[in-house]
Amino acid sequence: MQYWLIKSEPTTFSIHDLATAPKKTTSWEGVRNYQARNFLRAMKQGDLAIFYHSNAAPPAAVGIATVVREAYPDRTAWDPKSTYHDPKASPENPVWSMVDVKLVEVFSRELSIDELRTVPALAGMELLRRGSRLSVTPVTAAEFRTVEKLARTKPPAVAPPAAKKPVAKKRTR
DNA sequence: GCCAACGTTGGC
DNA sequence: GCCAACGTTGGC
Repeated sequence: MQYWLIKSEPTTFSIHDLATAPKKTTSWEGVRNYQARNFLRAMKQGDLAIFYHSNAAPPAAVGIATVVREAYPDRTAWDPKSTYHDPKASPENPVWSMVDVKLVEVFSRELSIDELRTVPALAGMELLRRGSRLSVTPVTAAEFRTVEKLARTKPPAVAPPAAKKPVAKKRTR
């Protein structure tokens, strides 16, 4: 069993879209980065993935999905009308792959990237690395469990609104 | 909307 | 095969 993190911009495809999709399942098309594609190809049925909203306010981990179909050709690549069109691709040479994922759980609360950054156990996550842009990344079992657990706990106490220090007015008398 | 970080492209 | 130019991602 392997664990992953998959990113999607919620304006393109959100976890709510997945929740309302037929069979709560979608094909994960549009990945156009070789490293990310290779991770897609390494996915096995039953693997679990953290669903992450990128380019959101705030960017956040929002749920869990599972792989229900292993990698197969991403046909949007040779569809000239698709926003994911890639002239290099054809049915004979698909170039790009996708998997099907099914919703497992929508977290009862979002775990913002800011919150994730505060968790020591997640310090090594690819997502949190400076300049990290990969839309599909492996996650360790420990990281996965940490995120799951975090989603089931109460949000961290909000730092008290930086108590506006009354400007220590010198009392002149 | 800015821009740092990174991947890709293409001239040489 | 180097590397500058360019495009994209995604946090902020």
